[in-house]
Amino acid sequence: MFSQACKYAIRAVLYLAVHASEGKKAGVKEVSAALDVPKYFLAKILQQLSRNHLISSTKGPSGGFYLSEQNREATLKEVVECIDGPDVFNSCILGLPVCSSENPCPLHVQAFAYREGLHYQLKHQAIGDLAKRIEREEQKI
Amino acid sequence: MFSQACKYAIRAVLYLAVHASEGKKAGVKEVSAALDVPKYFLAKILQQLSRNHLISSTKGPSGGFYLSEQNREATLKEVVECIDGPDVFNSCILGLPVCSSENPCPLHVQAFAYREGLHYQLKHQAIGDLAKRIEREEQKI
DNA sequence: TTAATAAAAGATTTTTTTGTCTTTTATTTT
DNA sequence: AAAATAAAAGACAAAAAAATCTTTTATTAA
Repeated sequence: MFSQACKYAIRAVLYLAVHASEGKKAGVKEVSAALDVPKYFLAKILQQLSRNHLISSTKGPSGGFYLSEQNREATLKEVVECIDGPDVFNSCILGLPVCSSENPCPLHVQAFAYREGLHYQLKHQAIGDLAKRIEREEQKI
Repeated sequence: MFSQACKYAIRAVLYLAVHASEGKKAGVKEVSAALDVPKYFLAKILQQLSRNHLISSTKGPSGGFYLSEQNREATLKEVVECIDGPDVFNSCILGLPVCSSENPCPLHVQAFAYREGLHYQLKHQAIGDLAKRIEREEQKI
C-alpha cells in the first residue's frame, strides 16, 4: 500500500504532532532514534515534507522540526500524496490502466470499498486531532 | 498493496481460468500478449505458481498453462501469498513490528477493515467461481 | 563575531524489484 | 527416431527504492 518512505513519513509526522511544537523542536536524530528509522533516509523525507509545507523547520542551534498550528490542520492524505504521489488512493489494485465503477476490474468492488474507508479517515481527520487521540489512547507510533 | 509480480500473477491466473483448460492450454506468449505484460517476467511468475501447484503446465508442442479442476478450487489468497509471501494480509500498514487489536497503531482500525474485506473475498471465493462471474459480467482482466 | 549546531542540498552506494536472454529438459508430432 | 515446440532453469541487466555520506547554508548561543 504505502512505500517504506511513506510509512516513515506518516510516523514522523505523528511523532512531531505528539512530541514537538514551535517551542520544543525535534531534530532528525531524536525522531530517527525514537521511531527506529534510518537517520539519513528520514532526513530526506522530512526535507521533502518541509519543502511542501506539511511540516515546519528551522536551522541552527535549538532548531529542528515541528508542526505549526497550520500544519496540524492538514491531513495524512496530504502527507501520503506528498511522498507516494497523487494516485495512491485511486489506482487500480491490479494495475489496469482503466478501472472504475463503470468498468471495474475483478477486484474493484472490494478494493474500492475498503480502500475508501482508509482514504476517508486520512482525508477528513486533521493531524492535530489524530495526535490527540493517539495521546489519549496511548498508542505506539 | 500487491507487488507488480503479484498483480501479473492474479491477472494471469484469472486469464487462464477464463480462457484455458486441460484441452486448451495457453502459452506464455499468448498470456503475455493478451494481458500486455512482459513475457519473460511473466514466465518466471508462472513457473513459480506451477511449482506451487496453483496452476498446471505441460511442456512440448501443444503444451502450455491451464487450471485443473483442483486448481479452480484454490483461491486468489493462495496465489497472492505464493508471490508476495504470507504476511501480505496481516502486516502493519505502518510497518510496526507489533500491531494488533490489543496494541493498535494509529491507523490499525481503518487499515484492518480495509484489508479484511479484500482478504475475505480472496480467501473464500474459489478461482473457478470468480472466473464465472468475470465471464458473466464481461469484466476486463 | 566566532564557534557550534542543525537543516538543506547534492552525490553516491546498496538493495530490491523488475525485466531480459540463453541453455536445458521434457513432450509431441511428423 | 528426428525435428519442432514449449516450459524449466539459470544467469544476467536495468530500473527503482532504500539507505548513506559529504558539503553547504542558515541560525543561534557563547
